[in-house]
Amino acid sequence: MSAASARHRPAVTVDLAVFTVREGTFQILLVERGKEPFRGCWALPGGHLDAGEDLDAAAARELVEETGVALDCAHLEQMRAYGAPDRDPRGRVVTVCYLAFVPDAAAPVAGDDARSAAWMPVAPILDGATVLAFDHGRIVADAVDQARGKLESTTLATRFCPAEFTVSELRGVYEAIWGVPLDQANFSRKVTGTTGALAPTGGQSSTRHGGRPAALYRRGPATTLHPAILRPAQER
Amino acid sequence: MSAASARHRPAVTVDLAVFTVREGTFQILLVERGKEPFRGCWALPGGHLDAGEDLDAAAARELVEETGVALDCAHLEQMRAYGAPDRDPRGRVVTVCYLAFVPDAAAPVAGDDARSAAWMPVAPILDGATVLAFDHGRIVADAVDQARGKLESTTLATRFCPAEFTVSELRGVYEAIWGVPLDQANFSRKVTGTTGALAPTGGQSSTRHGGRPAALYRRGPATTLHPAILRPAQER
DNA sequence: GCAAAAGTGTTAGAATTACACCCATGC
DNA sequence: GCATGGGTGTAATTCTAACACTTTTGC
Repeated sequence: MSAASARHRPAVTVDLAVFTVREGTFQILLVERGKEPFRGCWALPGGHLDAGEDLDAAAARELVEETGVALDCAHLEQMRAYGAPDRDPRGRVVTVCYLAFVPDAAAPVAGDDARSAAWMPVAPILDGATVLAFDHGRIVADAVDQARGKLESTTLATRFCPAEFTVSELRGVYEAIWGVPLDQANFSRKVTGTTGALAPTGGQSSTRHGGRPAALYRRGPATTLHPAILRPAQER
Repeated sequence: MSAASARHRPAVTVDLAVFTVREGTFQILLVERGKEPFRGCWALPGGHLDAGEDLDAAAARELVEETGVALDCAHLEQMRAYGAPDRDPRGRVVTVCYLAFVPDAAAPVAGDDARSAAWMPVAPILDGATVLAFDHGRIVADAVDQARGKLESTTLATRFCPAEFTVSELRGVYEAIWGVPLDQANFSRKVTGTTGALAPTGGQSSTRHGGRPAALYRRGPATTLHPAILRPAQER
């Protein structure tokens, strides 16, 4: 690890895969590129590392800039770095990609350089119907994979819910992200039975078109889920 | 994601956390630094990214240089990037850290810049008895954590074994890495019962000081373990 | 009342755990 | 023979999955 020799210096950027669940579908925040290359294409939000700024800090800054969500409502973690030499036609760029989970409330804001931003369902990106700029299609596929896996063993699905939510809303998050139906009764028992996962508020949900009102919960202190919720059958 | 503007260019390095199991203990490959800063301290092997080289390729190159193992015997995967602004006193360095699992056979080779290399048990690093250069102590802790978790749901433990091995040898790998004893009978049934995990060679192990000879196996095609082998009790 | 959604009961099957016991070898 | 380690048997317990049933609401 010899260090600051200037012989080869890629640019370093931080990109964000910001996910939410809206209208029952798993969606990701994308920005429309305002300049070449890939002008007019959709891409992941991101930007350069500032001098003296930690990677995590840069990701947090970008997240707030792009979504306006408060950091304590969201989950942010590093996923992995991408550094293929030809991934950016302008030159060598190594990007460190972060995964963010935010509640539906987050409104995307147009970037400072006049790009537009929008929530887009992940499905057409995964199946190739929507093509993203750079290697971002591949990055999104990796990020979706990682996000799906995280739901099994962590309580991070609650990050997609508002401050108070019902067990059914939480189950809806799992179903949207995994794309499979889950048994309501078993799901409910599992999440309410895991100590520290959910904290009952005592309140009841207002029922819309009939049906028994559901109990309301907040996120609990636990971050891991024991035992895990395994998604049925299909491979990783 | 505006790219090749030269405004702030950290150096990018690739570091390796190369693990093996030797003499019943979980060990990591370290190099002794030959120059300042941290001269004489132990550090992770690694180096700069070459021009036009992918991150994965750089990691693979370093692995072969440092251990001499053939790539197809080893497992190599990216772990995460570290980029705290003060992590290297010489200037801004972002490092992408890789995890490698190699069989005991791998002999560390002294680096080209006259550093010595050695296998060291991870325990004294985790408990703080051995202090590493830079933030490498923290990186090793993260890498050990990740490695321990990987054993639960993947067949990667076989990467620490020679080409042919017994179930007991494989169990020894788990016990060394997790630091807990496992039930021999149940472990054996689980790994031999998972289709595709192990392929019997038909051969038998030579028995050293008595005892029934054990069947020999090779790595099978499967990479994931279903159901997983959960380590007992203690938290992640 | 009736539909809809929440929550509880129940049961068969699978997995996990902790052992007891037999087998094959070196000495 | 006897110690040593490999492999199989088995029973208690827990987890999972599927589905029936009861409760509480809006209309």
